[in-house]
Amino acid sequence: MQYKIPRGTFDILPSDTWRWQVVINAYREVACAYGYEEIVTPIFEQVELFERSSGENSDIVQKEMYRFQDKKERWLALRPEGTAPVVRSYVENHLDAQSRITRLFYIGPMFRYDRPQAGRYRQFYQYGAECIGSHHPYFDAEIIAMQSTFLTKLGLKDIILEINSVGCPECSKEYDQALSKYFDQYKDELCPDCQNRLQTKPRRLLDCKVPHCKSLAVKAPLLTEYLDNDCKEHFSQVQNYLKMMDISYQINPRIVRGLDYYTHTAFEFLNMSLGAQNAISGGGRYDGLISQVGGKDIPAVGIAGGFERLLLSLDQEKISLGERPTPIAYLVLAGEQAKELGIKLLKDWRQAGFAIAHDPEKDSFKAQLKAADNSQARYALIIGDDEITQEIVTVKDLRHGEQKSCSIKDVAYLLLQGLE
RNA sequence: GUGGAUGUAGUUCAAUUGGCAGAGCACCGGAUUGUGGUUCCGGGCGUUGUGGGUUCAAGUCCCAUCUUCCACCCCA
Repeated sequence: MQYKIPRGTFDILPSDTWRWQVVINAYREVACAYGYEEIVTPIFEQVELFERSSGENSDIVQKEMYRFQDKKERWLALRPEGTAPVVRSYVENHLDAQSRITRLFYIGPMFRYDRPQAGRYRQFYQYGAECIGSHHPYFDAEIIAMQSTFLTKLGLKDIILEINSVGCPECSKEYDQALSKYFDQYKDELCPDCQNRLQTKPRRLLDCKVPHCKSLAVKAPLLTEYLDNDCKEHFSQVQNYLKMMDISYQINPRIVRGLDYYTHTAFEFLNMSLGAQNAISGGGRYDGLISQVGGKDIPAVGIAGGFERLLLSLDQEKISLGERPTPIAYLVLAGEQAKELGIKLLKDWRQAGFAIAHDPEKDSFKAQLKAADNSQARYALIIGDDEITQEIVTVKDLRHGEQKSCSIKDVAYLLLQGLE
């Protein structure tokens, strides 16, 4: 029986893991610079947490969540997103009592049952950040700035930032009614999907891709016209801060968030060269969420992004992340005595932190050097009868071929300094 | 969930109207038993994704199924 990886999942192989490390480390660094600290939460949570936060009618909850019952028949779900668990932990551990503003970030796998496609998987890896504790527009801008710094640091250029305000629940409600009213007059012209959306989420009509729906959407009322004064003021303040930070953006009144908990600012970072799955990160403010899941009435703003699409973008823009790490040296052993001493030295060197490759199954000198070449090691450390009698090691630079004798205790020094 | 493509050696790809399943790269071994990268020589019985069917004969035709990809949908 040949076992196969489950649909929509993928292995990250050694040829690629280092690239993931680079990107993940870069994110940790940027988050740290902005004062965010890492939080790790479980991969599964109570189903209700997601139902309550994302919204019972959201697609995520309705059809994409992996649910299961444990032996005590508790309903659990593999987390489909990261914000709800972080907020749950924040409330449960009373993090609000420790400081007024709590800055958190996370990295880890998320799960959604969806039809796989490039840049879309059933188990995918997300990073995200949440700034909890203030309604101040500065924090909206800060979290956007952090993402911008991250993408810039990786070297991505083909990125667009789109922002919008989805208002507070009050103006939001008013707007939805206006929108329904507008589209209702064209009810029969809408595509089946949109007829559905008209009932459940009128805002989704705004980004339908069917040409006729699109043309109807052009004249639809915009949320910006329905924002109350506070919401308008907040949105313009966010923009001011973005300008102060020299971050360019476009306002896209059609940005809609898929999850119910968003209020005020909503934004997306897009890479236009990516095809349909082109949103590499997105987020927004969620002032009502914390109280919704049982905490105090504390405002917050957050962002989440996917590593798969990020790596696709890097490929697309041909941005190198460096090179796959290779051993610094390969140990070549000839003769019984050398083998005995060599194995001991190998362990010592490795213990000292040097990445040294060796293969005891390669017998001939030639095969060992060939393996050394193949391993991409910088040096070959050669020990044979000659070296044993003189108590030395021959160090050969595999790039140029020059070699040098050196006493056993100086090998480590030579590996650090080079042959010169 | 909907529509359309795809699947042959580790990998990239070949295989005329159905007629013995092949090549480049990679990999392994060798070319006077302590010197690799170049060169030369040698090395592949692969459940042609899987299961059925048609046929004397199926990688090739038919059906089913799975995977991946593209778009929709959704989302980060």
